[in-house]
Amino acid sequence: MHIGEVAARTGVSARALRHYEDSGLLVPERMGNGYRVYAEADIVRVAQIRAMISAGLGTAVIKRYLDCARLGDHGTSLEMCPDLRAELDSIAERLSVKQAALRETQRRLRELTAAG
Amino acid sequence: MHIGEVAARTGVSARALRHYEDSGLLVPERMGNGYRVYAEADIVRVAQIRAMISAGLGTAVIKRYLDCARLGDHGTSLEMCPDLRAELDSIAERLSVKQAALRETQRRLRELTAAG
DNA sequence: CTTGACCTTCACGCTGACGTGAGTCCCTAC
DNA sequence: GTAGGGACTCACGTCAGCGTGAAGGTCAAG
Repeated sequence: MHIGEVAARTGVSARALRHYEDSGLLVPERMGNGYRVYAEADIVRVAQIRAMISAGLGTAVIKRYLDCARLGDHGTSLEMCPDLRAELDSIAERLSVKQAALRETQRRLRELTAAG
Repeated sequence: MHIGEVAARTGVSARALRHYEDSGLLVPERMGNGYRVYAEADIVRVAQIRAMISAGLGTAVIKRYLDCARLGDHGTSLEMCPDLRAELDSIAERLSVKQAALRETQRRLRELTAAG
C-alpha cells in the first residue's frame, strides 16, 4: 500500500512516516516511479514505533531495538540486547525520578492552597 | 553572591541561571556595575527550579508555580493555583502513560531475549 | 487532454533549555 | 600598567520530531 493509506490506517502523518524512514526505522520498498510501498507488517511496526516514541525513546534507541527484534526473528544472536535493556532500564528510572519530582511539586502546591 | 558562586554551589551553569532570569524565574539584584547579586534564598529557589525542570515542567508553568508560592507567602489569594494543579495533574498523567509504555517495551524486549 | 488527488524531494520553521563564542567591561594583583 | 579571571550582553547553534510550504512527477477519471 502507499504512504497515504498507511497514514490513514495508523493515524501517523505521511511526513512522520518519511521521517521514520530517514531515521532508519522503516524501510519500505519502492515502485518504479519512486513511490513508497508498505507491507501489512509495517502497520504493526509503525504502532510499535509510536508506542516507543510516546514512551520517550529516541529514534536511535528505537532503531537498535528494532534491529534487535529483527535479529530475534531470524533466530540469530542477540548480543546487543543486554546493552539496550540497560538503557531502557535507565530511561525508566529517569521517568520514575521525574514522576516523583512532579508528585513532590504537586504536594507542595497542595500545601500552599490548603494554607491560603 | 555572584553568579559564579551560585553556579558552583548549585551545579547549574551560569548560562542556565541567566536563562532562568530571562524566563522570569529568578530576579537577582544588580550592583552598580551590572553584576547580578544573588541571595542565599536563591540557592533553594534554584534547587526547586531544577527539580521542576527535571520533572518535565516548562519555565512558563514553573513561573506560575513560583508566583503562586510567592502569593502564598504574602497570605494573599491563590486564585490561579487550581488551574496550575490541574495542569500538574495532566503532566503527571502523561508521565504515567510514558512509564507504562516504557515498561511494555521492556517486557517485549525481555521476551525477545528470553526466546533468543 | 486536463483536472485533481496522491506521490516525490528539498529545505526552512518551530519549541525548549540551554551551549558557545564574540566582543567588551570590571576588579584584583603583581 | 598589564595580565588574568570573572561578569556582561548579544545572538547564533544544537537536538528531536516532526509541520509546512514549494516545485514538480504520476496516475485514474471525465
